[in-house]
Amino acid sequence: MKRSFEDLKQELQIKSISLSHQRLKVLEYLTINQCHPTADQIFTGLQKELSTLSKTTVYNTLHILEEAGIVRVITIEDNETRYDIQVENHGHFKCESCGRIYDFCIDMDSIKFNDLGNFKINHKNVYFRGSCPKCLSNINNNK
Amino acid sequence: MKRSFEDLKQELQIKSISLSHQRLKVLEYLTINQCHPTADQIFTGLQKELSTLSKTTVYNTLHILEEAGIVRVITIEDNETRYDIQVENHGHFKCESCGRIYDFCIDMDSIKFNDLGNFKINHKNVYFRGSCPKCLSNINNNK
DNA sequence: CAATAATTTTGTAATGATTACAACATTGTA
DNA sequence: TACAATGTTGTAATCATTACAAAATTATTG
Repeated sequence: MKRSFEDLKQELQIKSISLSHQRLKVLEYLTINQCHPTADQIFTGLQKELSTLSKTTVYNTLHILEEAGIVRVITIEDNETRYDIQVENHGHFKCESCGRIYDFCIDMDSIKFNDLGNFKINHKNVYFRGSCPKCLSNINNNK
Repeated sequence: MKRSFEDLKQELQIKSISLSHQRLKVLEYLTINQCHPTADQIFTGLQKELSTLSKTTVYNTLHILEEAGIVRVITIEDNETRYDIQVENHGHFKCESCGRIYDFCIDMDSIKFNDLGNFKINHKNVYFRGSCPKCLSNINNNK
């Protein structure tokens, strides 16, 4: 189920998280820019319309939204923490040459594994690394 | 194939990476402590016998070993970069209450996914989060 | 409509991991 | 022994994130 901005607002109200102006803007940014932005990108992006916004607020809000299960934190590599509106059943692909991150569909239940008999699994994460089509064709063109 | 310390030394020589004292110690530490140590843990652990060791050397060495494909960098969460002697076909499980990281066997080829038709996949990573048996039994005991 | 309490936001300063860099030490080679 | 190449070290810089306290906003109560 893909959740709209309105759905998410409602979800926050149910969890009794107050919908302050700043929080709504961060949430809006995340629904529009589903490109795994960093905290800094969110901050910079919102500063245009919210000139008084502080970075601390962005971090606070992201933590609250994470706690509420509305955003997912992805830390692929390079200590660049990225934030993603929570969507089920998808993996991340990071292109090693351009750094872009792509979503892809995945069947988490298909993964065969052992050794976790008495473990309680809450989250499954999958990320691949490699080269994206754009970069692959660039390499070929530059030959 | 599980690689011994000797195998790894040979692998470095083949790649013409000189086996300095410090580098060998870092490598040795990683083969003995296969518990995904952080750079800081490696540094602190080696300081006992190598009192002049500098953190920069640890980082330098880890980067060289990573480049050579001998260690794998794992950044599960919390911006804590961890280093692991490269072993094929295993995933990582992070316990959300004690923070410990466990290895588990996984069949990477069993993962069913879409949308990556023209992508070149170099690495597949899987990590799960949840509660480990130790923490689960603690919760029950404290009831 | 105050008055007050509770919550949010903000800016600055602190923290902590990682990197840059230049001086120094070590090694290999001629 | 001399020299070049490589590796190591310590310090300072960088950058993301967090801590914290003051200011602003919102909600609640009489």
